[in-house]
Amino acid sequence: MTDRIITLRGQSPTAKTYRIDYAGLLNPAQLAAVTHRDGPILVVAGAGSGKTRTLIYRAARLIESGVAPESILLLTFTRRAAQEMLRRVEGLLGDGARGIAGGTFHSFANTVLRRYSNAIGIKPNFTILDRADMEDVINLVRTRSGLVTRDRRFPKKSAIAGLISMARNKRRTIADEIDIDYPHLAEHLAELIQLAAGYDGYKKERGLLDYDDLLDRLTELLDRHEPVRLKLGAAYRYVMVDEYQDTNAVQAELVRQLGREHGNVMAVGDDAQSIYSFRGANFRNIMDFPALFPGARIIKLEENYRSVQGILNVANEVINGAAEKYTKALFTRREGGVSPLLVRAGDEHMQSRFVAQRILDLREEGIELEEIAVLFRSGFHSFDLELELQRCDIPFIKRGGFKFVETAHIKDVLAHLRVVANPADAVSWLRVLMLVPGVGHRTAERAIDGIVEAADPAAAITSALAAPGDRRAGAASRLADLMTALRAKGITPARQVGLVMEYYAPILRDAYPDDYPRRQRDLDHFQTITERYRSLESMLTEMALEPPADSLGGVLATDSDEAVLTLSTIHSAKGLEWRVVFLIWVADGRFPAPQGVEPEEIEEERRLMYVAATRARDELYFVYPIYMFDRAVGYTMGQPSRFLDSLNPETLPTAALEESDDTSEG
DNA sequence: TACAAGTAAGTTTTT
DNA sequence: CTTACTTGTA
Repeated sequence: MTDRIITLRGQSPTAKTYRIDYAGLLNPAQLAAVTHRDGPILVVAGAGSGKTRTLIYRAARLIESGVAPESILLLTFTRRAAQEMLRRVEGLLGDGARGIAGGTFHSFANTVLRRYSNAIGIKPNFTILDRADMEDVINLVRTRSGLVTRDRRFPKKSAIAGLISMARNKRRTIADEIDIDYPHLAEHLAELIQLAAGYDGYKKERGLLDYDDLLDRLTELLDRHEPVRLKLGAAYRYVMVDEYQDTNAVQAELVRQLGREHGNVMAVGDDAQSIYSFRGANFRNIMDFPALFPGARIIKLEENYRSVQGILNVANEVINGAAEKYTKALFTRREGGVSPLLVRAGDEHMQSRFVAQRILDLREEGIELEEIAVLFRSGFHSFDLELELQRCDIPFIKRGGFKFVETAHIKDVLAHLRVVANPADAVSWLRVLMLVPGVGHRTAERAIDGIVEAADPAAAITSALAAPGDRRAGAASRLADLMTALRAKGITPARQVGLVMEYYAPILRDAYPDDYPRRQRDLDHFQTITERYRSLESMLTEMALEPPADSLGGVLATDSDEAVLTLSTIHSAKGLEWRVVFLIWVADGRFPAPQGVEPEEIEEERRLMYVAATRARDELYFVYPIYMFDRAVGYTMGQPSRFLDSLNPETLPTAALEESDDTSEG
């Protein structure tokens, strides 16, 4: 009799065994990326090539190798992507995966900055400005400094905000940025420089940080305070960055700083899917990764597991029409399926009817609404379709485009809460005060300084606006009472929202006599959402960094388990996939969007169409209307998008719609 | 002087 | 639909 052999695990690296059969579950390229342990690595991953899968298995592999989950940092572009990833790692490893740090660049920056705020002289209770807030501040600074109000040609606040933000994302001075990207604003150079400086000063003074500040100040913190950098480097031994092609110069620098001590940085991305240059991203960044981390290993994932060959052919032919050649060629082993189709509709409404009808048929065929998406270039492209879907009782959720937290009524409510969290937030005070009947910007601006300085804002409001005999006394004292109530100890954020809504309801009715019920419904849903927050600060931060963006029938959506169709801008659909995808408004003048004229902008639109096509697994429909309405020129004849010009007719067959003679059919 | 109401023009994509 | 400027009113 021979003895049984019992293996002792975990003593030597060679004897290491893993619960997960990595070699059996991954292809050789994925396996190479997943088992890569130390040192920089760049994974160039084509659409549908298992990019997310690779990230998840790498995280699992690290943890199984003894790396503590807390020392893994996963940076993604959306919180949704981060959560999805953490969920899937937990699916693999169970509780062993708990504790992985992750989030967007901005939310990570927020967390670190609040902890180390004193090191770079910012207040820990800083307020985050979203784009609309930024524009409000710019306007305020502009009027205060007496800068150009008469000149009609002076750029609007949104253009100024775009300029300032772009300069910072590309790490340029205002002068350089105007020179390179905004030459038409050159005549206002001096004022714009002054305005940008005023804007910066104002934020510093008031404890305000905009999106760009979050990244910039974190970079500054890491740059100037070596102990902090070393601490973070030690805390996060393994850094993984998703969608690296959409990073800009600031984010690339941040990644470099975070990985400086250990070099354990994995960047994953696809240069052909770079669609955020308007935010300062440059798809060439991904090719510069080896320059950032010399000696970086490069792995390409080129096998597509998502789409059938017919869909991949469309995607490949679209991207092959690009002036710039990208780094990979996708292939798949998924043969068969239905051929993609280019559908020509008479007008926009026929386009909508076709999509709705086909979706109903798909449901008959057993395809759930959850497995279907309708994608489009711009948020407003789906308006007509939304009406048609409602008519057909097809439930849907819309992502992207319009944002609820940027609507006036939600911003109004939030402003009342923001002044509680940060009494120095003068822009929010301005908004709050101007809502008081009888108070305009003049009165508000005069009252602000006193209120900001005051230990008790309620008393300051009373003394500024509610003098005896003042016609605004009643309204002002209601505001003062509200402020006192909001500052009560132990009050929950949801209760605070409730108090503000009580105060705000009559103002809402007054300001929007035509559609206040709809806005009121929004606010009710908004209050439901706020139930889950424990602190006002965390709520306000999340509203700025990850605002609720989904809408149901034009109203803010709350979490629901109902199976629904997805409508989405292509930008918001990134990284996601569906069995069936419709792409509507595939017409020149809509896609590419008419605003882009530079060759580089057109190239990005082409990549955008590539992203759209590669979202589909089994069926793909491109739809466009012949009769298009344009406000500028009236009705015009629609042409298919120019990106389809070079396509082989066999790759994308066409179909036309006709009305049924039989009135009993659609 | 300051507020409110009314008019005319421009409207991509997101943290 | 929102922004920015113009006109009307207290």
